[in-house]
Amino acid sequence: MTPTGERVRRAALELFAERGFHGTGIRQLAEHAGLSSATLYHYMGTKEDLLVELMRASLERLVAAADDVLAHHAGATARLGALVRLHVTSHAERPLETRVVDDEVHALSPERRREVVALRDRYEGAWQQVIDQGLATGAFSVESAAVARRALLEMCSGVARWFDPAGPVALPDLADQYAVLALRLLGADARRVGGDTPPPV
Amino acid sequence: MTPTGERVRRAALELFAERGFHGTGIRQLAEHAGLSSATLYHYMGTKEDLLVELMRASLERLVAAADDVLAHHAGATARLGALVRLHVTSHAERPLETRVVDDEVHALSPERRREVVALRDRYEGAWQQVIDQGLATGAFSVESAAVARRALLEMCSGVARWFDPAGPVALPDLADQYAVLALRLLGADARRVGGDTPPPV
Amino acid sequence: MTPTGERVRRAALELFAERGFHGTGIRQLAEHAGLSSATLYHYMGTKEDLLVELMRASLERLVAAADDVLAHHAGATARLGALVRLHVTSHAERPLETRVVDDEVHALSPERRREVVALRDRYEGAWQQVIDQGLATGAFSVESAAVARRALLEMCSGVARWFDPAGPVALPDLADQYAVLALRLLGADARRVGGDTPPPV
Amino acid sequence: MTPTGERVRRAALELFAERGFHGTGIRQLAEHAGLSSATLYHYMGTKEDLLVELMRASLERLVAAADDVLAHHAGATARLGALVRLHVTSHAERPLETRVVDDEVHALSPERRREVVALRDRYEGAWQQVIDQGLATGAFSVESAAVARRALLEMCSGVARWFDPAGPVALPDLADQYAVLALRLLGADARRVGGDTPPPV
DNA sequence: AATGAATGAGAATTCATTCAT
DNA sequence: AATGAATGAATTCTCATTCAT
Repeated sequence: MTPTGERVRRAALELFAERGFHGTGIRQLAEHAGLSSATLYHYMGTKEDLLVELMRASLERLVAAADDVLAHHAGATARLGALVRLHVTSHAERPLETRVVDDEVHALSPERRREVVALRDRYEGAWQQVIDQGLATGAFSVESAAVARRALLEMCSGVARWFDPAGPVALPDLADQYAVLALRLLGADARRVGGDTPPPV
Repeated sequence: MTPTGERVRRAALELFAERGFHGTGIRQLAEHAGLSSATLYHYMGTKEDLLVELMRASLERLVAAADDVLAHHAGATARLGALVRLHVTSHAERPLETRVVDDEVHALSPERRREVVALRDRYEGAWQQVIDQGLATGAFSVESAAVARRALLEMCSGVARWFDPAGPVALPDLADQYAVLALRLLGADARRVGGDTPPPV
Repeated sequence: MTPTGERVRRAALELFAERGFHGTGIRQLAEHAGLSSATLYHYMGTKEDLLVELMRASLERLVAAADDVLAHHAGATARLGALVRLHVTSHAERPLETRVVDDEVHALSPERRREVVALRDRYEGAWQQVIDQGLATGAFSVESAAVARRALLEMCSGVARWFDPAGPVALPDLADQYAVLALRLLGADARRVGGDTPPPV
Repeated sequence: MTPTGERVRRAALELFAERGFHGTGIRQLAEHAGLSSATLYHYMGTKEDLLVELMRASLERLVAAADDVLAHHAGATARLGALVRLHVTSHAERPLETRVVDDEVHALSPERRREVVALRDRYEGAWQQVIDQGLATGAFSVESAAVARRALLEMCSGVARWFDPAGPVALPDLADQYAVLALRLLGADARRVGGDTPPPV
């Protein structure tokens, strides 16, 4: 990716996140990137192509990281805690791209949407799998795994809307807090975040 | 409100929720309402006026209901459970208007946004107040009340995005499940939803 | 003319004079008259009909007054002075309708324009006739009667653009001043305003 | 200024002068300029911007020329004659732009109007100054300098409405005639156009 | 690599006018 | 006499995109 191409993507990220895809014009994009609108088309396909690229990049990173979590942790509690930390950290550190992914799916044409939703489903599948595992082992206890998954994801994604790195809560702390909240929500013993082994008697 | 005016608002609700404010054109709106685009303007001010009306109506209803909850329940646990049931039920029963309120604030001009955000803040203030109460009485235990409030609201709002009244979970059940999840998240003893009195020894 | 009809014409006069015919909307007209735009059409034909009525009324009054001047004065100097006083007084007392007549002819369709221009030409014909008379008798001396006529009319019409009845100059004084200016311009002896008889030796 | 930009301004001049600002649509403008209405916006800001540009260009030229007159002539009679010739010549040679300046000020928004009126006032200030000078030296004699200034300007501006370069009167002749009329109107000895020195006894 | 020029389609909104009540 | 409802056509202006240079 050329530096200019990177600038274009950065500008798109900022504007799509702030005003939405339909609320952002090509000319605003060009101005924000410091280019003419014609030059913009050297570095992108259509406006929708650009959106898809941003979403795909963000989701692919997330999917890979989730796979990594599964590869490096075994127990449901540890895995879930790691997933929460990953998700919260991602959304706090990259609020622009996560908001675009979370909020602009409706702007995609059906074909493109399918592609993006498939990626998102892969990512959420990891969560589902861990929750199912925890329920099977008795580590978690919730009525509906699907409801819990959705509740957890929405709750953690919200961080992208308000986290302020200059604010009172440091990001690692926040990620830990969310891990505790999540495990409580799942009916897990939050003290046993490190693994699924029983607590000392 | 005339029946035609009602039709206009209904059409706006459906399209704004599905495609977003900027993704919805006046002509689509008119067609969806079964009117010419000129006639539309008999029943609304600007497109933004229409959006604000929808948002205000939804938020005012929610604020009034939250005030009602506070008026009819005393303990933090009971209040929190009632707020969760209110929020979840509202979002499940009126997914269109709640999604518009939750997703389209960014489309408002600064002046209009202030007005809407003030209403939303009033509503969220009720949640904050109840969480603070629970922390003071020892009914809840979380590190940060603000983090918990945000986590809870995001988690409950998500219902508007996926709840299907024809699906496997009945709405009252769902509301109960969410109340349990919420109280767990807050570190409350979820069995004691009815009050803040200590459990039997 | 009904009182309401009069109100409509008054409103049209004020708005056409201030914003011009094309700059005035039917709805503004209705609001200014205190009626609904549909009711307006009870008291008028089309918007252009309304404009033509206003113009015709104004011009017919002026034409009649000019005929009257010719009927009651004989000498070119007396007649010219009287025409100037008539024109200046009309434009100062009825600035709205005179400005509409002077400025909005271009807004008329060709057919309507012919009608209005014919009236205006009749009025200006009186001026032309008097100037010709003065040149024939030697009372006036200008190179071109047509140039003088135009210069005089433009000069006197301007009064409608700035005369303030509450200002420092009283209208009769102003009319006299203009008569003096006009006769000077025509090379007449302005002291002999009362008639064409030679001054006392 | 690009040639196309020049074409746009020319088209605007012709249509604004003929039909007025509000009577001229963007599409008519585009068609008249031989462009699509979207392309038009490559060469202008808003329609009002275009109007202001035309007015400003015209008035700035006139102001500069008036300053030049004052710089090159000393006596009130000579100056006034030169101002009249300048004004008449300008209005005869550039009837479109002068009519737009004279007739469309009312179409400007308050802010833009202030700017244009300030320029116009500067120009008229030159006339006022010369008339005051002539009154002070005794070269002119009128009751009110302000009335005379207005009468003169209106009278001379009218030329833009009827002068025909193919007509019977040549422009230099016309300008001279107007200078004579103007000086007569001011009570000056029109034979002494060249200066303020007394005539030979 | 970069851009000024160009445009058909579409944006939101207002237009003058009609008509049933 | 009065008006709310209705609309096709028009308004000004912006859209995303292409292309010759």
